[in-house]
Amino acid sequence: MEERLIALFEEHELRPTANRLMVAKTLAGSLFPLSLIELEHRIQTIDRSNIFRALTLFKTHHLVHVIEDGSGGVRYEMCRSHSQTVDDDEHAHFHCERCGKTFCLDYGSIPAIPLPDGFEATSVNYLVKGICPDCKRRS
Amino acid sequence: MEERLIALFEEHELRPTANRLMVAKTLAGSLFPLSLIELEHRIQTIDRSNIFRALTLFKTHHLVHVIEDGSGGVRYEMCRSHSQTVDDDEHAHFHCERCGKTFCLDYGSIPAIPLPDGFEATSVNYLVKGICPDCKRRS
DNA sequence: GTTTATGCAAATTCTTTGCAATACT
DNA sequence: AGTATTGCAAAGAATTTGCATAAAC
Repeated sequence: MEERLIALFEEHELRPTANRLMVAKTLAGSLFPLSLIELEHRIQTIDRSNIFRALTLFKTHHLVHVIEDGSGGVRYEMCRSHSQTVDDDEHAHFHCERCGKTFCLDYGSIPAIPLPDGFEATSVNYLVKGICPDCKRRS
Repeated sequence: MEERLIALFEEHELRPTANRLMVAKTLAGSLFPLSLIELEHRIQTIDRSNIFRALTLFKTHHLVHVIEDGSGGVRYEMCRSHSQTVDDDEHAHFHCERCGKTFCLDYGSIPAIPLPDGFEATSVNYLVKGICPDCKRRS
């Protein structure tokens, strides 16, 4: 994992500092996108502002992309493609309105919709909100 | 407009107070979804907390729905259908990363994607991020 | 030695709640 | 009278910045 990340950093022209690698590793190791605060909890050794700055950097270098969790917050997720200019690998997400968890819906890519003339897309968010199986069972 | 809104309120079992009507009218009159702060600017006479409470109420009564603007904030938009249980009229939006404007993409409804077993959807957000025609021209 | 990254603290931004006063039924 | 609504003020939550120190090149 470590070497792969370092290669990824070089590919995107970022310095692979220990902190950045830690943030990237945590993000890459998660099954669902994480918020800044969740990252802070998982990485007790790095300051919030620094995680934030790493994420901002990753974002501009298209190493991570941002998804909305449906409640005004943002979550971060490693990009799967290696593009340096756009986030072209996005998939849909499901946000449970009861427990707040966010799931990846990995079943193919997001269906495209036609854009009016002049609009230029760099990324797409597709978020379904509702109730997840666990919460439904419990209710 | 006023009468139509009052009828809408009755349909959704909300009391048509002056403030609520004002909030609804402002939302209905906008060409794009508004954030709480934008609403506050447009309605100088009503307190922020009150606009917020009206929106919260509207949300639970499916009179408005929430969309993400791609930067961690939320925007509110009048529902077009008259359902009292779900937001079934959603359309896609475009958020310009340069000027921050959010546009409605009115060209048909959002393509559905299949959900895994057990997931139950109540609403869908489809947000395209990128550069709008105005900003592209200027650059 | 100059540039880049980091940690801490604090500022900012935006959302949400408590509570007393007011309006409605 | 009793319930629902409102405005003000303040609490909360989360993001973002300033700045001094430390590390990397």
